[in-house]
Amino acid sequence: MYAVIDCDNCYVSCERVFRPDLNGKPVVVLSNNDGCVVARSKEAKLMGIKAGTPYYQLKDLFPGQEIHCFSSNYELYGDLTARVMSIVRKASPEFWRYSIDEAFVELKGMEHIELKKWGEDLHKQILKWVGIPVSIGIAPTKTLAKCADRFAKDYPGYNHCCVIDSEEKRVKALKLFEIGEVWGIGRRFKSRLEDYGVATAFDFISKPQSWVKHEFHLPGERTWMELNGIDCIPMEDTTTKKSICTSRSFPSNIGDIETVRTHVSNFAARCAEKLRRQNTVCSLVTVFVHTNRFREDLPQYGNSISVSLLTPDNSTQVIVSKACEALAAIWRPYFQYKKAGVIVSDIQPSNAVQTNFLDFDDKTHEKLQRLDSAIDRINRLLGDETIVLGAQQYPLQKEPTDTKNTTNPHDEKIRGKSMSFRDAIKHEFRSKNYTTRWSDLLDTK
DNA sequence: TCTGGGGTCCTAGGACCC
DNA sequence: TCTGGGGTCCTAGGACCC
Repeated sequence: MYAVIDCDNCYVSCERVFRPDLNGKPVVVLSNNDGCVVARSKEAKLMGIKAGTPYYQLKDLFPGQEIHCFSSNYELYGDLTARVMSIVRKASPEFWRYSIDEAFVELKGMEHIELKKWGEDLHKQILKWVGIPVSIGIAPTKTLAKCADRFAKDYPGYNHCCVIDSEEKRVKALKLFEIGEVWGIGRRFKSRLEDYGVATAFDFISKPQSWVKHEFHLPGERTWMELNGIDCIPMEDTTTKKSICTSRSFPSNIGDIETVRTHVSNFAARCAEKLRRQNTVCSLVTVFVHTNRFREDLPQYGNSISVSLLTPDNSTQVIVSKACEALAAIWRPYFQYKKAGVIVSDIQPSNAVQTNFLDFDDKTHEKLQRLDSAIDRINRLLGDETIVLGAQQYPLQKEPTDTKNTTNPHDEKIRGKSMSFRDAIKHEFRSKNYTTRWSDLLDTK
């Protein structure tokens, strides 16, 4: 048997840990730049707020209604969910973290335990220790466990934990389950299945396996088997990523290459850090840019390019300079750019690097490694971006109070403050990082 | 004015080999 | 008229997930 454990309305629940006054009220969390709704409380869902609604439309769509909005605060969500996961990991022998808010566990050697009670106790413990409500679904396959999890969420009668452990329960559950809600059935598959008259998960499992294989290939067939109780999705170790991407939309359009290059340098630096954190190197660096697709009145352009490294690397300096080269190659002037990103791929463990003798300089390489690890240590200790490359620095911003009596422009520059990458995107309603930043913890409010 | 970010897997088709 | 057969590897694009 497997259990899936996932946090209810994860980001909203994290915000409510420090704002208990918002329990029972409509709360949403916004994407980067306060762009659109990415998480909704139960009350917000009941009001009819759809996921993905642009923030600026909320006032018009729900006039006069009180909606509590938060900018996304991934530092907070990362920390709180890590606490949830560490409890789940200890509660069961085999653990697979599937996403920020979700984990599978294999209930091996727990046949003698009453699983329903195990789940209910786990929910209680997590709520008490961390303050985040979770739902738990238990079944013989992961796809069925996801179905059970949905029932646990939707019907309070299950007391946060639903178990499918008999043929009768399986059939009953699948007859009630819309096909589009099944894990592994997305928009496209759903609409094609509906064309064939398949409306529920039960309709789907009633179709012949060969037909499913023919129409929906391997992924569809796997889902069909899982719903039929045949376990075929492995517990995977997803701790080492095969590709790493850092990308952002900009708060406004950008027309000059210098500003985009500063952003791209920050994306690249973030990718290099993530590579080092998982002890890997990459040998392909991809950069993409595009204009604002919603502005049909403006000329559109988008492109991407990949640059290979002769010797796989994770040095910030190397990745940043490659990314800047790539950007220069796809940059076209006179466009208004809205988004860019860096992807590193062809990832392998850093201890297995094949060096290229044409390219490789032992001494420089070792120096860069030592520099990076020193910077990583400092940034981990004193906060992200305590030390960055010059290429990552945004133009200095004058501090109004400092400039009053200044006559020397050079002085102004020294006193000016450079914006950080963290602040380069809009986040008007961001909560504090009480669990990860001393300065926020000491905030008296 | 304002519209997110980060992943995985699978398949078809092209390039190349003998 | 009529243009082989079989294999591997790589990549882009499409589907899915959160």
